[in-house]
Amino acid sequence: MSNKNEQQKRAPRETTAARQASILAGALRCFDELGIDGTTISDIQKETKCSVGSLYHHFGNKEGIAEELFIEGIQQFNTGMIRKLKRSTTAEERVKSVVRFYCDWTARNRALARYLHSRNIEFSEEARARLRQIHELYINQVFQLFTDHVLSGEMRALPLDTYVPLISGPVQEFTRRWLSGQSGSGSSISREMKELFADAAWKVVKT
Amino acid sequence: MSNKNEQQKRAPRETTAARQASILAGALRCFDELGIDGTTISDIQKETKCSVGSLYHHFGNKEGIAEELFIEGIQQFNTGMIRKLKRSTTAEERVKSVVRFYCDWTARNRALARYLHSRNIEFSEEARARLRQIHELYINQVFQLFTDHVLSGEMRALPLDTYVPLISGPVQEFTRRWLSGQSGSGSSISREMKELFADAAWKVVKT
DNA sequence: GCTTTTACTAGAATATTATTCTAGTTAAGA
DNA sequence: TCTTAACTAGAATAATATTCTAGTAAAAGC
Repeated sequence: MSNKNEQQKRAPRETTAARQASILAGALRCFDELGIDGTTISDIQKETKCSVGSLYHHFGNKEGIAEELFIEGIQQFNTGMIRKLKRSTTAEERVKSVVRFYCDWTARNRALARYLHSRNIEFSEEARARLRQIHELYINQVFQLFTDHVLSGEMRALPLDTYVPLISGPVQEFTRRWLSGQSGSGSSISREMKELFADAAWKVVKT
Repeated sequence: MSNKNEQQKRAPRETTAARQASILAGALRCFDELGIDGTTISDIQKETKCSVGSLYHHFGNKEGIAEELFIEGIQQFNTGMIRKLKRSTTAEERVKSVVRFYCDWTARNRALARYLHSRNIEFSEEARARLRQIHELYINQVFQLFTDHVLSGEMRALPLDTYVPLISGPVQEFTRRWLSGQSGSGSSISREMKELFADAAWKVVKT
């Protein structure tokens, strides 16, 4: 096995992670203000004080920026959700926590939430593979928290691919509409609304 | 009031509506195969045997094509839904009809459904105004069918902006995932699934 | 500490794509 | 029948994304 073309890998510099994060933050500001299709590489450059060369060095192309931002957002959401769910113990509290966290996170991260809502598919095969893996991992963690409640009979046993739509579907659609009505950072979602959707979710999956 | 710059308006030719429809159909095929961001004007030209001049004459720009396709799709969906809902009479049947129609329409119009799911905001102010008006009209028609059931106590009285998320949110999220798993035109959504979501919707809004 | 190498920055050059412009054809409507 | 606006066509241009070349600077090995 000839080992030509060998090129030592080297760790990225200390400052790199922070720089990439700041580029993603700038890109998000652009997406939020100018729309995703509306923002150009040049817009992102101005917003982040970054050269084209650097942008392409870090992310490959424009789509790479969008993908990375999406993945980071999903991971931030997932991590928060898992942490939140682990704090409650009963089936009812856990189901309701899903809904409440969804509302709170959305209100606290509007631009990012808007971005996650607006983009879907359309990513490169590589990015979709990463997303699939992240999603699988997340779903496993969440389901692990709920299986006991299903086995004990507190929650209905349903096809696995229906729990997420049944529990999160309504809040998701509600927040989507809420976000597109809002532009700035006005009020948050009222307690009554949160509880309405939390109750509805529980009503559907409880036995 | 000086009336310069006057230019007689004239009705479009008979063939125009059909031509525009065929362009939209071709654009949809492109969007479905190449992705929305992935399709170029040149792709649409090849698919529709249309010159750039004609494309821009009919739709103004690329975004105009996307907007028109979106609006046509929404209207087709809304018309079908209203027609379907008028065929049932009881509160339960009507609520369940919403869910069933959602599934059936999605399975029958996959490419269009995928497109409607993937795009959101990002449209011109003019297109958003048109969409708002269409949506308002639709919501009024739907609510007119349901108010009696609320007044008679068969259905819960809830904030107006929660009915759509509560009833359609779950199927919507389910079909969105279903569509992104599917690419061609395989099987349809099983009767059991449809009924599961129909029952869930009814359970949430019934008194 | 010195050297080498690779991560990183920068922006000019190029390629790709969207849009506009100019010149016709064709059919509505007077 | 004539005029004119709707429509078609594609070349010319503008906007934008991406690549290329030339550096600078900090890891990692000596």
